[in-house]
Amino acid sequence: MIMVEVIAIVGPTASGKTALSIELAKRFNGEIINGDSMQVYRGMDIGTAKIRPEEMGGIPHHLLDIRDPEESFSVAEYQLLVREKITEIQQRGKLPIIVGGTGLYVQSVLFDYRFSKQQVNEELRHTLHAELERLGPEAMHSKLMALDPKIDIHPNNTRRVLRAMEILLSGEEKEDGSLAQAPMYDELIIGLDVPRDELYKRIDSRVEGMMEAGLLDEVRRLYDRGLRDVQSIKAIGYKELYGYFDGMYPLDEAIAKLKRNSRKYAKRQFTYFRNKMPILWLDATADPKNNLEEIMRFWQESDRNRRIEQMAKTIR
RNA sequence: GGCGGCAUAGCCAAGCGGUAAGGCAUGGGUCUGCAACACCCUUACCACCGGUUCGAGUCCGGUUGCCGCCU
Repeated sequence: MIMVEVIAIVGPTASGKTALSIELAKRFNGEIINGDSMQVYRGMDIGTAKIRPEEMGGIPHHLLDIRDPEESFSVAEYQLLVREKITEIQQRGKLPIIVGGTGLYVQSVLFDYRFSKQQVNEELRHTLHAELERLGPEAMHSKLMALDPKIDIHPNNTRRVLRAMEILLSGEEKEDGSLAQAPMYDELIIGLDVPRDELYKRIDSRVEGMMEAGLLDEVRRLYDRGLRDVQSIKAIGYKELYGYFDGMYPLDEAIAKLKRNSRKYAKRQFTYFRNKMPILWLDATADPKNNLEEIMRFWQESDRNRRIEQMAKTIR
C-alpha cells in the first residue's frame, strides 16, 4: 500500500538534505539515489559534501562515484540511469528517494523531460565553436535566430546558443518545454528551506569544516593528476583551490571565494526549485518532529493531483 | 595647538561647473545533453551648514570626522 512512488529531497547546499534522507529512508524502507551532478565523481568526496559510508546507516546509496573526474557526464545520461534505478528499487519493494541539489537533474527525472535524440555531435560542436571565435557572439545569435526565431537565448550565453544550433543543424525540432511540467511518477518533492542569514552561516562553517577534513589534499590529488579544463573541476571548492595552486591568489582568498561561490550557488538553487517544480517546503531549522508530521500528511494524501496542488502552495 | 590631505552605495572606486562610470557584495531571474555550468537584470537625497553661479559631488567659507606631518 505504497501511496507515493518516489520521494525527492531538494534544497540548497548545507540545508540538511543528507540527514533527512537517512531518516526518511529508515522510516519508509527506502533506498537513496544521488541527485547531485558532482557527487557522481570518484575521489571528490569532501568538496562535494558526499555522505560518508559510516553515515549511511545501512541504507543503500546509488549513483555516487560512477565516473572518474576526467570523464564528462550529462543530464540525459543521468536521467536514464535514475529511471532504471527507480524501477529496480521499486521491484525490490522499496521506496526510491532522490536526494540532491542539482535542480535540472532532479527535474529531468521527475517530470516528462525529453532530451533530443541528437547525441552530442563533437564534430559539429567544434565547427560551431570555431565559428564563434571568428564571428563573435552576436553573429552566432543572429544565425540561430535565422534558423528558429522563436528560440529565446541571450546572445552572451554562447554555450546555450551553440547547443541550440547544434540541435537545429542536425535537422531536429527543439523539444516542447511544456512537457517538463508533467510528473512522471506519483511523487513527493520535499524542499528544505533555511533562512538566508542562517544558511550563509552554515555554509561558512561547512567550508571551514571541509578545510579541516582535508579538502586541500583532496583537490591537490586531482591537481597533481594533471586534471585541467574538465567538467568535474568546475565544481565549487575545486576551481577555487586550483586557482590557489596555480598561484593566482593566496589560500585565504581562495577560501573566501569558495564561501562566496557557495552562497551564490545556494541562491541559484533557491531560484530554480522555487520556479521549476511544485515542492513541499519545510523549514529546516524548525522542530524535526513537526516536519515529519507534515511529511506524513502529504504521504497519506492518496490523490496525486491534490498532492501536487498542495505542494505548490507551500511557498518560500 | 599648528600645517596639510581626505570625506561619493554595504565595501573598493571614477568624476575636475551641466544634473552621479565601473567592480565586488546583495537581491531577483533565465535555463531541454558541461547545470556546483553558462547567462541576464538589480541598488546613491555625493559628511553637514552657508555662499558664488542660470546651474555645484565638482568653486569659496565654516563645522564635524578620519589620516599624515610638525610642536
